[in-house]
Order: sequence, then C-alpha cells, then structure tokens
Amino acid sequence: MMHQSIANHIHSHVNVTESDTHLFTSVLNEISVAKGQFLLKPGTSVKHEYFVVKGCLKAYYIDDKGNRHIIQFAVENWWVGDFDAFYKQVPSKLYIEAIEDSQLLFINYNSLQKIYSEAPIFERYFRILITKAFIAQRKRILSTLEKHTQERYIEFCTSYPNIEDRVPNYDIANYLGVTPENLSRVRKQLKN
Amino acid sequence: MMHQSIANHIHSHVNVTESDTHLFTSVLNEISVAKGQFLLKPGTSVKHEYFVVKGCLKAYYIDDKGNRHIIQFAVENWWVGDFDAFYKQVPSKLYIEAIEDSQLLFINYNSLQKIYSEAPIFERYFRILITKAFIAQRKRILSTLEKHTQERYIEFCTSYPNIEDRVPNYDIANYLGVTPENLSRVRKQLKN
DNA sequence: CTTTCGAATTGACATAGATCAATAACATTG
DNA sequence: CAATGTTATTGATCTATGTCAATTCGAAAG
Repeated sequence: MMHQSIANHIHSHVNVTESDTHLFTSVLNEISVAKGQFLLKPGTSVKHEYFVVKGCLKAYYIDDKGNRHIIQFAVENWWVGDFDAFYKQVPSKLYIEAIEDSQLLFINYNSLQKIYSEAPIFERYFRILITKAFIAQRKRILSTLEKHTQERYIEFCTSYPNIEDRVPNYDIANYLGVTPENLSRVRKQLKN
Repeated sequence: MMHQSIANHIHSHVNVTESDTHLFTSVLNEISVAKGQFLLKPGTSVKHEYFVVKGCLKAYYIDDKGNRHIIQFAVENWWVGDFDAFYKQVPSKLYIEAIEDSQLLFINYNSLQKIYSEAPIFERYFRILITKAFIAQRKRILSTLEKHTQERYIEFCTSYPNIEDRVPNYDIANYLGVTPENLSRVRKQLKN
C-alpha cells in the first residue's frame, strides 16, 4: 500500500505514535505521472510537496540565458518539490518532470502547517530532512570546488546508486554542470 | 546586552513567549575571539553552535589535495558552526577563524536537544533557519553553474553587503572558487 | 619617514572544459 | 526489419581560468 512507504520513512527518522502517522497519512493524496509528463511547471503556485513512492524524476529550471540546469534527481523515498517557492509561497521557477512512470504522494501547504501545530514531531521530521539535504547539497558545492569532472562523475554514481541506468547521460552531465561531450570523454577514460 | 541580539533574531523568525526566549537565552554562553584566532579546528568534537553578536568569521576546510576552501563567512546575526558534525555528533572537519575581533554566543548540543523537547517552537526556529540556509546555498550552486566569475563576484558583493571591506580579496576569491589572480583581473575589468 | 611583509596586480604560458560539426549507436514506431 | 528520431561519441578548435614568476601596492611597526 502506498502509505506504507512514507510511514516507513517517517519512522526511520523520528519517534512517532501510530496516531501521529495516521494524522499525517490522512492528509496525503496520490498522483501518478507518466514518463515525460510534468508534476510542476514555472509560474504555478506551489501548493504541494511530493514524496516519491515509485519512479524517477528530475527538477530543473531554465536560466536567463536559456540554459537548463538540473537541481535534483528524485527516486524512491525522496521528497521533491520547489522547496523555495513552497516555503515562501511564491510562484515556482522549476520544472519537475518524470524520467520514468512515477507514483507519488503529496501534501498540501495548509495541511502541513496544520500538522506542524497539531503534531510538532513533524517539525522535527522536516527539520532533520532538510538538515540532511543541506549537508548533501554542501557536499555538492565542495565537490565542484575540489574536483574535476572525472572524480565528480564517480562520486555521483556512488551517491545515486544505479542511476546511470535510469537517467540519460546528458542529464547527468547537466547535473554535474558539464557538457555531454565532456562527460562522454571522461567516461571513455574511465573504461581504459 | 548580548542576549538582546539573539532574542531579536528569534522574534523575527517565530512567535515565542517571553518564557520561551528566557529558557533559550538561559543556556547560552558568551565567548570572544580575537582576529586570527580559532573558534574551531578539525578533529575537535563539536559541542556547540555559535551566534555572531559582533564581528566577522570564516569557516573553511582543507581538502585531500591540501587546498583550502571557504564554506561560509559569518557576520552579525548569523549562526556559524560545523553543522554537519554538530548534527551527526562526529569530529569536525572545519576551521572557524575570526577575521575580526568577534563576540559570540553559543549553545551546547545537549542543551539544544533539551530545548527542542521543552519548547518545540525552537524546532521550528531552526527548521526555518536551515530552510533559508538551504535555499541560499542552492543559489550558490546554481550561480556556479550559470555564471562566470565576473557576475558571481557582483552577486557576492550584493548578497554580503560591504563585506569587500571586511574580508581580504584572496578569501573572496577562495569562496567563489577562483584564484586571486583571476578575481583581480575580473575586478580590473569592472573598473573600466 | 623609512622599512618590512603580506596582499594585490600584472604578464606569459598551460590546460580543462566549451563549442561546433560530423558521425555512430540505440531505441522507438510503423 | 526498415525508417526515423534521439542519444552518445569523436574530432578540431576556442576560451575562461589556472599556474608560476615577477612586480607593485599598502598598511603596520619601528
């Protein structure tokens, strides 16, 4: 059942009672997105945050110069959304697109605020999640500063295991901030 | 009085009662650090997070290749520390060094856990702070992907106002992930 | 007002990665 | 299994930034 995977995720991060978990799952809704379809597009107001039950998605935006930049890949048991826009309740700047057929759960902004008040343990749950995301993101910055493409590609493959098979190379190149050509050359070197 | 600045900071982020604020400030301690002195060095276990009342500091680490990387500058009303190590309660990897004579407040790990239990509003306070830090950090990643040194330098100067006068250029170059020589050339271009 | 020493600048050259263009490998669809 | 479109690779250049070495600037100390 779909709620099981989010329940497990919550349990693995905080101590919650059955009724807390039930309160949380009771406000969730389900959505399916086919490969190539969008969960979110720029300009939309961001009413939800999404939890991936099954599938794979990418979050990206287009900058002033028209270049696309992938911010995040999301696979099973990840939360995904336009965090910034959701938090500030302003229109989104992101595209979130399914790379595979995906099933997600989502929570509404107002529901979440209500849950924070009724069950503050969920403040902790999201505080912990965002702390981890913050740390992971910092690693990504540092990796860019410290290392060349080759090392970063290896790092990427180990930190998103098996994702090379689920995501096209040009998306990985984009995430790493290099051209597909360069990534291709780097991968060739690795084979030798 | 030193507690006033942290009290203001808390009030500007969450609705707290007087007694909540008092509970929080009652566990804080004060510390002064002279220019060039260290608040934290690698290998230390991270027992505290610091709030800057006055002054300016930098947080950096040395990578495997011996290169230094500045992660954060901290000025008045910023929290600073080795977030990662504090959260996981493992030894620090960072240096935190005062760029100016600085006055700080700090909170102990166990005190903070206790406060989270007694006054969950502080879960929210820190959840909000880390959310903002997360968003700011994401901007930094994106900026690296999107822009060349010149634009990023300008962005840096606007987002850390007046810091050019407080921090040496080689530290700014380091933060931006470029060489001092390159930053120097970029600044020369900007003058013309 | 000089001396000193770290910081900033400048010049000459090296290089990782970008760009552009062509081709090859793969996958999807009729 | 052909046909078509998408993704990956390869080659030939170009460019932003790095590296190394020399010089100048500027602030602190005598």
